[in-house]
Amino acid sequence: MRFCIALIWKSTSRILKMLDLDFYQKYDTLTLAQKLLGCTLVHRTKDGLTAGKIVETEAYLYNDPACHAFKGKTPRTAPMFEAAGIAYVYLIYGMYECFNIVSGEKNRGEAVLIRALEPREGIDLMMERRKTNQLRNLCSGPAKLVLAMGMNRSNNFQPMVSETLYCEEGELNKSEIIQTTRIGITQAANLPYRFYLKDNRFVSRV
DNA sequence: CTAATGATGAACT
DNA sequence: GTTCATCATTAGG
Repeated sequence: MRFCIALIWKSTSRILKMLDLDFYQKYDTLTLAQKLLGCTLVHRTKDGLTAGKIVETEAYLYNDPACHAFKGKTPRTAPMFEAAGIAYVYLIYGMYECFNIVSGEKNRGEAVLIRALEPREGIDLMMERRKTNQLRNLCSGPAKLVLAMGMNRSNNFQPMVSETLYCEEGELNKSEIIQTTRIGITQAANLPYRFYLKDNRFVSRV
């Protein structure tokens, strides 16, 4: 496994193992959805840095009716057809946004939805943004974590190797991964493309 | 359980 | 251009 070492500066400087583009591009989407579990998502805004361990993901594949890109490229789904490793953020139900990482072969239209994080850094800022002080309620859902992390549709197309948006290497025992069906979809509802960390309190549901 | 809330895309004229 | 069903959700009761 190859990682690039990036120097990231905050009030005190530190060295992080940032996942590079190769990480997002070398796995198929179902594998990447599992490899991302345990990694830490980091976002930096003018208000500060927030970070959380990825504990729940879903895979959306090109030949999968539940995938936004299933019927082909449209203005909304254009990011999904780029090379893997950029963000796809879209509006859902008129009021919430969801964050995906584009995956798979270029021009196929696949992505991994990030569904839940275990808060790690910037928890006060997350609480302020989410208007709650309940740790477990901060990032336990795709729209919740987007709010807590201070992300929005302006992050659409943003490479996951930016100064302000990236993932850090994680460590994970494969036996800790639970595989189930995805949440909130009607098409292809039987496909087992959801993954989460066993016994983790921060998943959106068990 | 259900309302809130609006963009998206497809199917029409 | 207009209409309309759909929607990878959440908070509140």
